[in-house]
Amino acid sequence: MATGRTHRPATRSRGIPEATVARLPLYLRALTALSERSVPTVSSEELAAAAGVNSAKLRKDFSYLGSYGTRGVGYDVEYLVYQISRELGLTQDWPVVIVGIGNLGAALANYGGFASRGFRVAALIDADPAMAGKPVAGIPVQHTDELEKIIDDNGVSIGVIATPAGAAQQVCDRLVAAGVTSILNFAPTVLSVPDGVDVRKVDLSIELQILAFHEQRKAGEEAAGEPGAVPLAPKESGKGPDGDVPAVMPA
Amino acid sequence: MATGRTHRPATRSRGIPEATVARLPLYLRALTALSERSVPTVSSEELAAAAGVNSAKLRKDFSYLGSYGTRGVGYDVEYLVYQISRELGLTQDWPVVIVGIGNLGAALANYGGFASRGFRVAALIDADPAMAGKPVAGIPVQHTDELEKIIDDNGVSIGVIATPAGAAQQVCDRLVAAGVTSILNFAPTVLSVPDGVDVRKVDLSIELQILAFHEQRKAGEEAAGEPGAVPLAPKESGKGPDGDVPAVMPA
DNA sequence: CCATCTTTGTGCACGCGTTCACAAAGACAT
DNA sequence: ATGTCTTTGTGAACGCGTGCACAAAGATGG
Repeated sequence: MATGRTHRPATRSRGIPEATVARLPLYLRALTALSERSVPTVSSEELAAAAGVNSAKLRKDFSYLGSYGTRGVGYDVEYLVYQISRELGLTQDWPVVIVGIGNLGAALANYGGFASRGFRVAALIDADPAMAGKPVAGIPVQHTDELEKIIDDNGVSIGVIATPAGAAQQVCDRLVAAGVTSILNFAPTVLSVPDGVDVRKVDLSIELQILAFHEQRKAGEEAAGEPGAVPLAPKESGKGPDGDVPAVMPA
Repeated sequence: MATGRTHRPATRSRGIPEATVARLPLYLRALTALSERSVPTVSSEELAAAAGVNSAKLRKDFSYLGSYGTRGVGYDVEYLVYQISRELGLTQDWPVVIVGIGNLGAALANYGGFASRGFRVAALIDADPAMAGKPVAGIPVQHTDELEKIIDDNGVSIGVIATPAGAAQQVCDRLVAAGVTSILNFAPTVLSVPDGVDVRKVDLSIELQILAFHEQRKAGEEAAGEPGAVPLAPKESGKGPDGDVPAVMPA
């Protein structure tokens, strides 16, 4: 079992709180939409509504970046787009590799949201020799054997894992060994990585389970789960719907 | 523009903190794996390691569910699997519809993690008439016109939106009107929904942007973004890598 | 039945994130 | 210039989540 660092102290990078960083892409998206409509300025109130957050939170978030607004007027859309892009590092080009070109991998390869924000799919990699050479989203799939070379040649530092759970850790290890320092993991596994490597995990099943939890709550305790299963079953009570919290987390 | 409730007070459902709910699926996965290996009991330490969390946190999380452990021994795997499943509402069957059968929708339809946890893909829906009848993952795609009927006939309360951004709000409105009260949104849009409807958002592009932020940080301020773009540029300083926080959020 | 050893369950303190509420800053009209 | 009006930027309070550290609970062996 490959044991390694997994937790993260959630150290604040620079002065920008992590929670803020996680919202910046949200603001950026809203701002980009405004920019395309040639809207010159927005108030924190308007932008907050568009991004689906509280305006006070938005202002505080922006305050971490600097004083980019004009009192009595609002924020200059173009300027803010640039500032946030720069802060997020989107003014540069990020070559990305996607490993595991199954349904999900193919979907990711075809996903338009990447290219539009400075991400470039440098290569698609799959362990199935039959896939090799076959173009997906206009990019020929390469075999896993080439992984290290691809990473090296393209200076890839961000890898996306869309393999089955069983292969994920192994792929992860190879990516890291080859120099990748950021991983977006779609496989339902906890990845162990050395310090200095960031892992973000997206788990579809988990998201649904969280929804199910709230759904069950909303349905009330009418039929409170089918009985006659396991004995013992202390505690049971209360109610009250709603509530939400993320399920995508570090490491 | 369909305006509606978007925020959520993050009210604590019952006594279980949202952060805990978000981790339960994680524990469940680890426990299921142990169960398959016929491991009878686990200590909080072992399970925490398997789930990638702190053992104290895990114990506190479980304490919200009840006192299901035995001091000096640990937790009974089977029993805990059942308790968590029940708490998450996975002991019942959740019919789910997926709207938008593009690459991503197809990937979701094929995703095995659903069926294994009480979720059943009741129908696949797409706006393209050419898709109608075509089987994806063994399920024939149905046209959007049938949406309301499908929701109603199958008693669907959870919907997955995998359409392009432009269609998302419209689809969302129809799902909600038809009776869906939980939505998993993959479209890069902020959805407006009435009170009582839960929305969880998964945004691939956002995840990558957050990684890019940290990556940029790790790369140091060597080449601190290409200059010569926008004027003005107050503040600039510090450094320090690492840090992580989720980007999947309510509404 | 008692001693010892393991592991849970939790009281407590700390820090991050959110929100309120308002003073400061600037635009704009007169 | 001066006053009014709008909107930002932030100080401060609060609440949630995390992690420490330990007492209580039970298993196990003699």
